[in-house]
Amino acid sequence: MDGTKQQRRGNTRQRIQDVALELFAEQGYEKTSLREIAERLDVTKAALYYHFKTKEEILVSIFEDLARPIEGLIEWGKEQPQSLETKREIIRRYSEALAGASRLFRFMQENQATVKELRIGELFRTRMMGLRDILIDPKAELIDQVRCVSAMFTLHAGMFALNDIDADPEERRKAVLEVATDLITQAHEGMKAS
Amino acid sequence: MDGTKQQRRGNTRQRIQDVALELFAEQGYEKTSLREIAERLDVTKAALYYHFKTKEEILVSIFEDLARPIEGLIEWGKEQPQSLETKREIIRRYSEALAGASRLFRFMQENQATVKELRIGELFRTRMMGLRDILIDPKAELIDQVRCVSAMFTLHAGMFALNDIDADPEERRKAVLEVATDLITQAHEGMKAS
Amino acid sequence: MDGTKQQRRGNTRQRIQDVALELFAEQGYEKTSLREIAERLDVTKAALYYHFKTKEEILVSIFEDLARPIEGLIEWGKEQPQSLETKREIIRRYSEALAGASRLFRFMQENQATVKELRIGELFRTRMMGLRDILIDPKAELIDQVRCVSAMFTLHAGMFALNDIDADPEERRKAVLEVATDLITQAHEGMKAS
Amino acid sequence: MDGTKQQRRGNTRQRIQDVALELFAEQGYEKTSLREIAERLDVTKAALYYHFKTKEEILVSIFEDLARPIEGLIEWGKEQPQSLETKREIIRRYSEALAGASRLFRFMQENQATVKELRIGELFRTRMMGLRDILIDPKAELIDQVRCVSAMFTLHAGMFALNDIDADPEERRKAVLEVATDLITQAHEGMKAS
DNA sequence: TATGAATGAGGATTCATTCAT
DNA sequence: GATGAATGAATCCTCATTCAT
Repeated sequence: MDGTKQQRRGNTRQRIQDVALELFAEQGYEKTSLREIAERLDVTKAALYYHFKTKEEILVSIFEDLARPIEGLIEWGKEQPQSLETKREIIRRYSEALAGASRLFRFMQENQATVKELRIGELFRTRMMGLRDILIDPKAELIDQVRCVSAMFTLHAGMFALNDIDADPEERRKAVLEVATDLITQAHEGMKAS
Repeated sequence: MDGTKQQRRGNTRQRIQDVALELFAEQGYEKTSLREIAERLDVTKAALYYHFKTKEEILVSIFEDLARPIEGLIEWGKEQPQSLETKREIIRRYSEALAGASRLFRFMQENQATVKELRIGELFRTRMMGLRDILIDPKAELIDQVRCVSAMFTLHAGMFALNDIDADPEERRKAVLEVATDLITQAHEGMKAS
Repeated sequence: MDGTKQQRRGNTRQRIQDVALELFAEQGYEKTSLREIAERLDVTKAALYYHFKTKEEILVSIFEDLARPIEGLIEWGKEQPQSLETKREIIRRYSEALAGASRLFRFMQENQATVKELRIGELFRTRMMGLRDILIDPKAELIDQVRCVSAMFTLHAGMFALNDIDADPEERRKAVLEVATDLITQAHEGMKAS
Repeated sequence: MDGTKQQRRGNTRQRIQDVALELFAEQGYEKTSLREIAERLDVTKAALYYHFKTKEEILVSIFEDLARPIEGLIEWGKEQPQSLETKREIIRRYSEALAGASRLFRFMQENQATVKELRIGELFRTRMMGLRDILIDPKAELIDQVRCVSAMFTLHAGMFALNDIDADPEERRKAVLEVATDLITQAHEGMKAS
């Protein structure tokens, strides 16, 4: 695309990740072959194996790089008091994190069946449960738990399932965030009451 | 498993659909091979091709059979007044419909990337938009639209993303339905106000 | 095409041959499946097996029915004096026979590789050699033998290789016949001279 | 057969073409499976796909390599005056070219039905029409056009249809060439006269 | 840092054929 | 005189992966 072979020396690993994520998000993991990735980069398949041990490892490395902010977010959240303020802040930041790695999360959402069997499935699941445990007490009322999960799903879905609603993406994100915040707030109130 | 060859004559088509859906939902569409389906049924792959023209057709036929109730629901909804009562009734029935074909909808949710490229992608999309148009005026405030979509996603997600929350499935469904109803109600009120 | 199931009762065998030859000639023997033939006739594949033991048998039966006139021609030729007059008459009649079963002969020409392995390969070969032995003495000069074979090939090729030359088919056949006759005549003169 | 794995490194592509052509010519294109080709070469089917994208591509590559001389011949012929001398020279050279790639042309002749549907069908057709347009004016008398086409067919057929005439192959070729030259000559005279 | 050449396993699909009804 | 259901063998082709260079 943008450079001669000389210019791109040294950043092949990165370029592989970029192209791979683009294709994974577009067509799914299984339907994207290493041949395709290699062709787009104008290298051979074998070159991919110089940089990554397996196809799955490409995906894992992408996940590890892009999901790091969320890990940080959870770490941070765990140390805060479980106040409503904290929770609101968490999902605010989570929403931003999602927006910052939207291709990855779109991929995760659309390829759940695949991801489940892969190593990142476990990684992701763990993170999600970490998040949930910050947002809601596991002993809270069932309905409040549902509200929390619903909030999280709303954030996820908000990134791509709403493409047909025409609105400025940033505005849309704000609206999504507001709905999620409402849900979290209700869940929080519910807990206190009980 | 349960029958001799004689006994199962005449319902092979049905049995293929059953086993296929089970495997599709369990492992994903791409990862499920026709060999696998055939083996489970103790027939040859060629037998599958006697009943269905392609692998995709198996899936389509399953979808057409199981998603019919939803089609009816939408049809019905379109003829009702757009009152809050109608909307509540719609999502109540929708929730039931989902529960009645949960394996299919779990499959749809977890294999979005795959489904997108397949014929059922379009079919499903159309139905969803039909539903949405009953629940919310396309000219409503952005946030109310988000609430509606959020409600729908909550219903979907409620079926399988909540497996780790231990609760009686039917109770869980009720809780999910309540949250969704709340969202719809808020959206409805929002519309009236504006 | 032309009839209800009732009307076509009793002539299915014939209809199979017709459709089969049409498809064989159009797409080749290997590329034509029994499914295709059955579909065009609106019967099942199994019905074909009621009338013919194998796919090859369909072809053989067609050949036997349509190539009969040529067999007669050869029989007749063998009993005539080997005069130029006889030879001319032979190829004149042969040209007519070809025109009368042009689809079959077009098929034979275009599917030589296939036909070679089939039973009709031998049948056809035998007939051709019978014809040749009438037209030329096996001990004649090499060049005269070539002329004879060339004449036969000209007749064959004339039926379909000349489709791009626009001319009335019957006129074309006449022209082809004339060229072939010339060749035979030359060959005959050559023989006498030696 | 003749070499260890080490020895044959680097010329696999070529060897595939050789074996493929041999089998295609012997048994026909459809009846020759890639498995068969691979087995003869003692490589896997996948190895074939490393060198050629499809089965058809193997054939196309063979054609392109072997039919090149004829292309040159046509090019040359187009620039010459349309004299009898030129025409004779053309078919003389054409006869040589055919002899030089006899397996390919035998294949083309015996697999016309197959070839028609393949890409090389068009390629071949174009070449043949190029040749014809050099040999005869499209507005010439019908019979003279037939003579030209007959000459070409005689050359083609002469390569394999005459196997049962026992004679030294080179002598046979000469005889065939002579007959074809006669036909061309007659056609040329005919044109001048009209 | 890469490539060229190859593999082994498996994919979906098609085919001619069979046979009980 | 035909069908419905099924089979076994084969097809082309694709994939992730390996390894010597």
